Amino acid sequence: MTIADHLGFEMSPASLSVGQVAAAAGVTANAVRFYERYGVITGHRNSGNARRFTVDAICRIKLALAAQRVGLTLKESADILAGIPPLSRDLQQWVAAGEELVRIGRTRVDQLQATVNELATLDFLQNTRQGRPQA
Amino acid sequence: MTIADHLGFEMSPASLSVGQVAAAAGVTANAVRFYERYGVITGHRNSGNARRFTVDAICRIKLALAAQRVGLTLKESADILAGIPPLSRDLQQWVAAGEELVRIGRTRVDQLQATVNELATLDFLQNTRQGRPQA
DNA sequence: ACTTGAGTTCGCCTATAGGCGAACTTCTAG
DNA sequence: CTAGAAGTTCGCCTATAGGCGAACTCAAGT
Repeated sequence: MTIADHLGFEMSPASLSVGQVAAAAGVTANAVRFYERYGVITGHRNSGNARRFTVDAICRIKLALAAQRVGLTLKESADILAGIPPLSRDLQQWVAAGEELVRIGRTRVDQLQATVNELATLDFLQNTRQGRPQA
Repeated sequence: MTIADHLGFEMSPASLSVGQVAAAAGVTANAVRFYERYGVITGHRNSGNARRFTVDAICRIKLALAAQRVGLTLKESADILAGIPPLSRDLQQWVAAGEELVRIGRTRVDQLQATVNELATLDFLQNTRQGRPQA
């Protein structure tokens, strides 16, 4: 089973425009170009210099958006995505990336929880003593 | 009991310099001026145009830093702090602000947890179907 | 032929949270 | 008096994540 099958694609001939990718990923065309500049997605150009992407790009953007929600930057997402082969026939790599995201997310939750627990002591208001003031 | 007593201050005559506040709050003098511009703290000027703060400022900065750790912006901190009277004799207001922070933190934890749970389904990779591609 | 829509690049603008250097003033000490 | 430490304002720089308009190309439809 390919990732495309899994996602319900009728394998498109690797030629989605910026606008199509944008609409499918739920972002603006502007953002799509931005993502390309930052290496979240890669594409090629047609004869008229217009960007062309594969459905792969949509998945990558969605993964990056998901990553953003657990606090990753686009750069970090780009790094994770760099390890996933283009339009992989191997759904496992995408699932693995998703699971890494979940792991990271859980870690962030734990960290935030720890921070809150620490704050709950209100200690951050303490130890505010300092030297003699002056006129 | 005043907040100053609680925090162990020998009530200083309301005249800490930028540098003193910075050192006490664990930030740079630069940051202190920044916080003043953004209304996190307020101060007055001495005869030489130098900023003078009360110990109050240190508490406010510490609270803002704590707030940052649970995801609040400086503006949001400034808003919370705006509700606390200067060098209040009422420790309760500071404790209450701290508790509000903890509540907000817990909410953020819950939200993040929910996001992670949602991501765990890997659904964010689904529904990537879109219209017919073109050359 | 003309218009329209979608694409392109370029570069400036936003907000957030400061860092940093320049140039200048003020204060304090020796 | 003079040096140094610390203060001041101003403005540019950083990173992150884009928004937006200008000016232009390109392909398609009527």
